[in-house]
Amino acid sequence: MVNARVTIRDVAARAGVSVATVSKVLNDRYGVAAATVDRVREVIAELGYESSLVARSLRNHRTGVVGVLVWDIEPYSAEVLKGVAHAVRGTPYELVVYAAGGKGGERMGWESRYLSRLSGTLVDGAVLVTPTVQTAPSTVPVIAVDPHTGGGSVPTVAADNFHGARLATEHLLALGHRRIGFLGRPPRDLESGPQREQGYRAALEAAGVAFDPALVLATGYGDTDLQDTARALLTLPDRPTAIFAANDVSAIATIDVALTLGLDVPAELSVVGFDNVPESALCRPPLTTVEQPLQLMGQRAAEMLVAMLAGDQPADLHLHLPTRLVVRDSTAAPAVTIAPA
Amino acid sequence: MVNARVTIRDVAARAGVSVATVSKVLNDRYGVAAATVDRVREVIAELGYESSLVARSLRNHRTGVVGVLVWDIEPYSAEVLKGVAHAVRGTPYELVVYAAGGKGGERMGWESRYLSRLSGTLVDGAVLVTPTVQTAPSTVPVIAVDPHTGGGSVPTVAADNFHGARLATEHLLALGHRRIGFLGRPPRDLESGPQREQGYRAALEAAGVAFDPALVLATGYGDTDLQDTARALLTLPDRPTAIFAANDVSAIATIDVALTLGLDVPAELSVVGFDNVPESALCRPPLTTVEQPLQLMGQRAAEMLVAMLAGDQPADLHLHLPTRLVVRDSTAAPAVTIAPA
DNA sequence: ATGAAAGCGCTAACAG
DNA sequence: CTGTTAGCGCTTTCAT
Repeated sequence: MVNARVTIRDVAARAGVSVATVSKVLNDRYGVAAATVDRVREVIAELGYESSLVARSLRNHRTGVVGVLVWDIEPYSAEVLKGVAHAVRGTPYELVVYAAGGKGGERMGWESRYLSRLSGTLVDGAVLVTPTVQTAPSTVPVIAVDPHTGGGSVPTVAADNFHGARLATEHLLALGHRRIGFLGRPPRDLESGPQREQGYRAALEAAGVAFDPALVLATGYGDTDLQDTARALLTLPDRPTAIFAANDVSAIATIDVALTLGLDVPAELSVVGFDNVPESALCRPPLTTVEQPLQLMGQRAAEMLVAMLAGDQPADLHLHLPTRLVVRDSTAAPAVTIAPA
Repeated sequence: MVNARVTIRDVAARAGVSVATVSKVLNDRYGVAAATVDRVREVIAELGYESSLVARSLRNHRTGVVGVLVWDIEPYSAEVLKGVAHAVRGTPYELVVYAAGGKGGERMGWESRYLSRLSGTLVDGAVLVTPTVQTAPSTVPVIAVDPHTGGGSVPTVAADNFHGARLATEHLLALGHRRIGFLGRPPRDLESGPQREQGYRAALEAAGVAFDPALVLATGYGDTDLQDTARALLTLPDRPTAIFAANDVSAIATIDVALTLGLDVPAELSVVGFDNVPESALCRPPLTTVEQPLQLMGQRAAEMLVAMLAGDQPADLHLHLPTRLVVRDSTAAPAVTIAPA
């Protein structure tokens, strides 16, 4: 802990001037004699003084810092962070990431509470990377990335879930699959869930394939939940020959279960997952995925934020970024024996 | 921007009490009538008040926040961040990542300046993920991850560069290579550079292979630098049959150049890289790498920091974490025709 | 049980 | 040119 922080007062005392004068030197305000400036600068160097960001923020209501609020730093948010950092790099802003890490209490709305703790005094605006944006309009500009709800009045950036899901389903249809299962997320969860299901249904409809509600199942997040749901789908009397999972983790669980059941992937079952993290590219039977542009989402969000800080209103309040289908070894044409009558 | 921040004074006024009383309620201090507590709580909820982290920090000199200072958020630091976040998750601390993003000025020592700006008032301690730790002893506990210099008195966490390099070189030797080039980094750069070279030399020596200075070249970071250096190595009269690059980017550049020169990898040239980012696992001819435990480094650093905040002195001031050789398709036994006499 | 007042480190009027 | 003064939002004695 050494000796306490060097403050502006220490500098002032040592230089034999008032704190006000030191402050002026610090901020390059004019109205200070050159000789004084020099002396103060010397003392600053000598003492290794640095102004406290916190004290300064408390006074100035601008901070020159953009914030990112994340629930935690894990593969998903880390990708978004990279994009945000990239966008911020070219601006005069600095970046602060605030990770609550579960300390926000479990109840929803932690992000607006935290936002309020930071805004005005630590950050000039913020990117929210947090599922549950239930935001009371904030006192600072805010952009939400991939929010739960449509995000009301808060500008958002998200992946084009509908189109991505459609792409995935079309791919399976093009391979000849007709009974395609949809493994969804818990109801009333992220907005992206229903969007993905709709993309799936739209593709079926466009191809003239009847929608079979029996082939649509939602799963919880627990490991056993995933497994059970996947198993339910695969042990159906007239089981699907392909499964589109709205989530890469469930896609991987599906493959696991399929192998357990003695089904070969992709020979007897094709699987596509909507990806959430780039790591899904590394899983064992390489998984065909719909890639979300995570970094780009962060980047665009930060760009919008910086523009808002400059006074611009974003043209599109809700940006949807294109997704891409990456075909890997978990999909193939269906085995003839399994095709329905 | 809506209406300005709700402050403790707004709450006090609305509840008809003094700010002092509100503060007491906020901090669960005793000495407030139950009825008053309730009323204040109601107003707080009604107004959606949240105390300002900044103002609070300015008063209390503890903040309950650990900081991570990074130069920028890119693949390398992002991995470390994941590890830090993981370690912090189980503690009462919250996490703030501060990314200077080039705004610190180019001169060395930016991190100590920033540290000083934050410490005592925004974070209780910090993990430094920044090459140039040239730290004047800080006023708060600090841990450096993979620092430039040995890190003097600052506790550090780093990969075991020496052993990793030795592993890589031994792998090449075991395949039968005898002329193994070493592609290093700029001199006087990261501490890890020389360590890796020493691991390389140690392996050669242990195998009784003479060290040939002509096979050791350092490169700058520019793209052309990399290419030129790799080419220099590969066009040597008696060229090496294998190259160990102290850095994954140079390893990839080496493969590029080799292909350009019409050399088949790995049939005619084996390449191993010391990895810096997990993405290197994805490059085209899959690269054999020495993996750094980036996440683990972050995790251990955070654990040490939290322990220090609790008053413990770390047992090991300089932690070296084991590295792992991951063999992929860029290495093979040397073609007989190339083996030296 | 409550509030007035001082002060954390800093900046921005305004006087001198 | 320089110093005095008054806060920013909050916590904490110390009176009342």
